[in-house]
Amino acid sequence: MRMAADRKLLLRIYGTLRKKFGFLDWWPGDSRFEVIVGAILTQNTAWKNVEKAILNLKQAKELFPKAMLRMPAPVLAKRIRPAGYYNVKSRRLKYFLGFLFREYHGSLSRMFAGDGPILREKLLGVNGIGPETADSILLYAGEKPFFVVDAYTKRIFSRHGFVGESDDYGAVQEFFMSRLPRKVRLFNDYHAQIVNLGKFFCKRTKPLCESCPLAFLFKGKKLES
DNA sequence: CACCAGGCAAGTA
DNA sequence: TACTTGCATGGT
Repeated sequence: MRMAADRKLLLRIYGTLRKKFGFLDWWPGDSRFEVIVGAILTQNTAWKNVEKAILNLKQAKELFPKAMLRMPAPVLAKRIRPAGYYNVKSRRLKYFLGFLFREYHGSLSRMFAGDGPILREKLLGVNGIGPETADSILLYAGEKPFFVVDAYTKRIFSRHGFVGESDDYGAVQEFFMSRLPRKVRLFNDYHAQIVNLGKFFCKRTKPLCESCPLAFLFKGKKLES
């Protein structure tokens, strides 16, 4: 069975990254709400810019569901300007807040109280929340075991031959979730390690990196499938 | 100057 | 269903 071997290899990869970079302790944030706001703001955007946007909201004492619900969208857009796509993201935050108050009276505790898979479907129904944002919210704000797949995950693991180039989000997520123990702690840090690895060693335009910590995967094996 | 960053929705064929 | 395009700031 391929499954068991893959499982061991995936854990070995994680161990390698963990040893090299240490436990990364994602997601930075003082509250679950802050994590959710960050998840939406970081869509196709450098985290550094998201931090500035969140700081603006904090300094204005507006980083709370009620405050952001009643804030006019253009004002919210002005606050989050450094995060880019500010008009789109302002609307997306508003859509989420509308959902939160409509379904859960504005309470994140109620939102996260129920079943994970059901909540995931509901989140995907909110305009502006796609699979990666939904899983980030579930995992990093709700501590529910959903593996987060991002552009680095696809790039790195397809280049190393684990998944197909054209596999969609669900296929890649299934690859990890069907092979790894479903532990929040593990999923949390595994995704963080992948993003960290990508930032240093796996840029889009460069094919494969010599100094990649995962180079051991090709020892005694051929490149190309 | 070009390219990239912790995506997603809407439009087109 | 499978591409394409708009969204936008800030760092390298």
